[in-house]
Amino acid sequence: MSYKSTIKDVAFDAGVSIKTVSRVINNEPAVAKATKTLVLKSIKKLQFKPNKDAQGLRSKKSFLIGLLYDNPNKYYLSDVQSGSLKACSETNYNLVLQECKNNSANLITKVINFINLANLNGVILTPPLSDNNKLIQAIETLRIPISFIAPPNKSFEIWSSATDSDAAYALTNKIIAMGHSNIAIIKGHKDHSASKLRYQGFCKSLEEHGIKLNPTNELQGNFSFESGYKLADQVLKKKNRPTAIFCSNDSMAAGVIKYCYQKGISIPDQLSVTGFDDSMIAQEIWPSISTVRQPVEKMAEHAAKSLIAKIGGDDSKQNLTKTFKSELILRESLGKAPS
Amino acid sequence: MSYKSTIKDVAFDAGVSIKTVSRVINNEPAVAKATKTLVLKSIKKLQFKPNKDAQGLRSKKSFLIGLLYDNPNKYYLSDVQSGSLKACSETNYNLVLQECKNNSANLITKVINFINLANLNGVILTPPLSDNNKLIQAIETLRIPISFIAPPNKSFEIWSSATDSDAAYALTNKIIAMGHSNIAIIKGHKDHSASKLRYQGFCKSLEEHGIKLNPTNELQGNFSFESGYKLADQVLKKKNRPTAIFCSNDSMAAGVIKYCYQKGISIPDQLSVTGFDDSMIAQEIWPSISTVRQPVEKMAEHAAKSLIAKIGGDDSKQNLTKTFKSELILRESLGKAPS
DNA sequence: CTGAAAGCGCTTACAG
DNA sequence: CTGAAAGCGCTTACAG
Repeated sequence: MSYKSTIKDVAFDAGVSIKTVSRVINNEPAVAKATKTLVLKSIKKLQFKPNKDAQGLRSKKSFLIGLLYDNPNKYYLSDVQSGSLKACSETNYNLVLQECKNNSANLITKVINFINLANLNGVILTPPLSDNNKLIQAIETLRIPISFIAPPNKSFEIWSSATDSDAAYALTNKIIAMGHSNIAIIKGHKDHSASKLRYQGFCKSLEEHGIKLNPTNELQGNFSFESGYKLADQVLKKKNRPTAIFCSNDSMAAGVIKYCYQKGISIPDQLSVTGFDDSMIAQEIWPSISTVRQPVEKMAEHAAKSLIAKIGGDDSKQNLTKTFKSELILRESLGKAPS
Repeated sequence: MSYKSTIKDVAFDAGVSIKTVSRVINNEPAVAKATKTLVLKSIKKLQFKPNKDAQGLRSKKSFLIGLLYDNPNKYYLSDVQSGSLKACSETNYNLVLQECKNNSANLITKVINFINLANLNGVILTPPLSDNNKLIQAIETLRIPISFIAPPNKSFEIWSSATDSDAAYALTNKIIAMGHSNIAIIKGHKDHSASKLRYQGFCKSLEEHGIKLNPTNELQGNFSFESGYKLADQVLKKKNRPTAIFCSNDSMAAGVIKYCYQKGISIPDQLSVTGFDDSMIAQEIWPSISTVRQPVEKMAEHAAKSLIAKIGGDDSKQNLTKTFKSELILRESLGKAPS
């Protein structure tokens, strides 16, 4: 590897002290303009990059933020990552990953150890970890900022949120507009706050249209393909079976679709199905799934950016909380109610 | 945050010098057993974790390895990550991610800058980056080890490889055993060496069975759903259309399946389709796709483990190269040839 | 088998 | 607006 220049080299080249170079690196105000220009020139000339370990050792900062997740959906994760990475690449910070099992007994120990060992300066929490109060409290004792990818919560300082309830409401309105009134819902995993919000939006739409939700049309899924398949079997065997099923994510919708193929139920002619998340399968399956797309990558970018701003103490220009609008994606799986 | 103990605290508690503690931390051999026990006890008692920045600053190591990828497939990426993370979590190392565009003009500059800035001690390269010779050469000038997730290559010291050719061969044998002889292939993205290997395995099987590949049955895809759909249109419109299509990945197989639905071609009765990768869609689509599963997570774990061993100079006990067997997954999309 | 000293490349705390 | 000194928590290089 080519020789790496240090702060000393720059100081010598610019004819100033290392402290002045340090001031320039850290954008401290008390530097004469001419001096700054001089130093900047030397930095460029010598291709100087501050050594992070040295900076970290002295200043107690690691310039590392953690992304904690319980692999909810690989597409979701990938988008969260891309967004976080994008925010990091504009700064000095790096992203470190940790997969966690939300329900494992040693979750908290493991997370705390990880944060301490890697000396993380802040963490991003994704669902369902962002709904796990015990975990949150444990991390808070470490006195590092937490950025939540989660519904708005006024007891949190930093969050990036989607509009799950509103989107579910809008999608359900669409279903009803197609003439459906006997509508079932397959709810999402109980540990995810998004499940509840999607359910609420769904119910709100029904209520406003004067449609009563039949209790046998309310099904508890867990976001898995298998749960969608199994619950389809349960609800479609009923005498007065629904003409539309609102699935709380795309995998469960895919499960319903598979069941229908096997039983010869034609989609959307005999049954309409909707999903949520706009994961890849929603596009690649046939019939393609009507669903909701959330700007996950943008949300994650905001989450990382806010976290870094907070760590740097420079959070004046950055809104630490933001809600991101969702988009309805209408595809083949939603059609008119059979007459 | 609770007080963090340092090497000094441990030394004082154990009644030895900090150098001896350092020896214990780093598993250096020249320590008396009794001393070691004593120190280990103090370490545990004080919950001492060595400060990485200090270690890094002095030893010039960052304990950071990079995972470079050109988001080929989100599922693939997620598995690679999980495996790498697993290997890291057993060590002092952390994983840092970087998404790269294999075809972007400034790829090399970007990667080199990233490695230097983050002070990475080694990198893992995934396809198609692991097939990009210019990039590889540029990284080599940095004198850090590279771990390849790629086909065996004797000019590389560290690699983790799948058996793309063998698996494609076995899958094609299976197709032929079902009575097919008019078989088309949709090839993968040209920049991926796996595409060529899968094609080779396919051809080898055909040859051994005395089947000649009709040139119009050889189609150039790019791993995308859209390319599968488009090429299905091209090849299935032919007069003497194939009874089976070997798709070089699952997304392209999904594209073929969608086309068939729309044209009323029944799978597998009128057409058999196979995929590659066993991505989630292979399971969740209907008909589910016969495909090849590669132990991507295990491969990535090996890749990271080998890289870390190499960095630590302790690569004696670790095989730096390994080939991982694939598994045939037979599902609904492959059936007997129509008579 | 063990330790005292020096120093990695920065930032902190202080002085002027 | 600028700098000299000290020190972060380790490992290196050396000595015994």
